[in-house]
Amino acid sequence: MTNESTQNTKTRSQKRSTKTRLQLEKAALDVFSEIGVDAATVDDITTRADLGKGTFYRYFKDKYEIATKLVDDITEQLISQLSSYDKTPKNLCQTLEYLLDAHYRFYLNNREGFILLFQGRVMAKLERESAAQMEEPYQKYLEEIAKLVSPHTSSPVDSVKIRRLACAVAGFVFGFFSFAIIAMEPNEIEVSMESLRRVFVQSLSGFLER
Amino acid sequence: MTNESTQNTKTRSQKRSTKTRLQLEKAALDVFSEIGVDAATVDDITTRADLGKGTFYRYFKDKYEIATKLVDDITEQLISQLSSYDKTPKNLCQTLEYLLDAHYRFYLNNREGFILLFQGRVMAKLERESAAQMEEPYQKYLEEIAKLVSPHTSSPVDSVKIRRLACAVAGFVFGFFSFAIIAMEPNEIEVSMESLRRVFVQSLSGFLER
DNA sequence: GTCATAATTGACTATTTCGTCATACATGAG
DNA sequence: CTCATGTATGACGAAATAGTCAATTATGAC
Repeated sequence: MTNESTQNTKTRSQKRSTKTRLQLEKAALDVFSEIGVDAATVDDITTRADLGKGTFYRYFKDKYEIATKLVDDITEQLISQLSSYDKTPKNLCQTLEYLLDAHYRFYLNNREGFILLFQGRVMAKLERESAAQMEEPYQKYLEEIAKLVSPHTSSPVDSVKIRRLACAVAGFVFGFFSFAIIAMEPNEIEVSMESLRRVFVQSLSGFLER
Repeated sequence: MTNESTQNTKTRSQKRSTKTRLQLEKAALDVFSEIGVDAATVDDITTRADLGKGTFYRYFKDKYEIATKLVDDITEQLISQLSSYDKTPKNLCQTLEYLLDAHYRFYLNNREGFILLFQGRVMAKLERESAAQMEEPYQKYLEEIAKLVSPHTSSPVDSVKIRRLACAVAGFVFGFFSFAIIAMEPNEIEVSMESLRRVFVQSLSGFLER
């Protein structure tokens, strides 16, 4: 009889299995963020994870399946970073500042994830595809930004402006960091982000309330 | 005797050769911008160019050589777009506005190139590598931005601030467009860029003169 | 301990992509 | 036209990568 009363006591097999899966995901994240999803091979991943190749295929169909899983998870993390904050912001500026700050913290805590998201977004069928076909997690990410900001605009929500804001914020943050990690020292990034954030927030706020 | 007096009259062979090379470069740019450099195969390129596979290797060592050539050329174009403008800007705001405008025009005229640059930059050995090892064309690009702006700051040039500005501009522009081409219709991009540019310029100007 | 079941392995085959080269075609000078 | 030289081709063997599976090891119920 499989355990029913023993609430969350996992068998050793289950634990082993979970551990292996996590090992693979961690290794894949490292490899993907270092050389990119397309350049990475399954061998790269299993070698990094110190596991046999067959094990990989026990858990994932191919490298794109694990990449998708990672992107979904990481986006989820970013979104929850956005929605979980203690004090309710009082006004638009505070909201925007929080928004950028949340990205910054996410970047600090999860650099590999950040890079993977960034890669993935660019890779997503660019061009011609309509926004509707856009990959789901990014869609949700944009929606989350909209949700955060909309309560603080004075006039009734202007959906077009909100979309533009989301683009500007996401673009600025991703763009800034992607350049910053190439051109700046880690400590310099923090200071630069600090001062630019304030400036950027003010202009965005002006843009929304105009 | 090869032609000496006949200034730029190329032989038919030379013309054919040049045409082939251009065909390959055009095809490679299309393929790279669509599926990325890493995912692209030499067959993808030659098929797109409607040429035999052997022909590719007659002109390029491998796909990375042609990719590098393309990135260099396109960066050159972007830089010349930045430095070639008729009227000298009167002040910092005008300079910044011009800067963003130049990017916008470049993006409009050369979308595939824009995407390739963007991809390439991200792909460049991120992490740990020092800025000195950063790929040359991007280095030059950042320098060009600095050169444009520095004459218009009131106080003697603050090199750190200039670097931050360059990061912010490049980040904003690349980030904005990369998001915009996913989430917006082409005509919407223009309007959004228009209104955001003014706002962004003002805040950057404030950042520099503070 | 025994045994059935689950997890792992890496050698193996299949598939994809690379890069070459003998052959064919185009050019242009004589 | 003829021939030497430059250009283009795609079939082919080499190399890299994908994906499978029989054998091996770990787990856990008894």
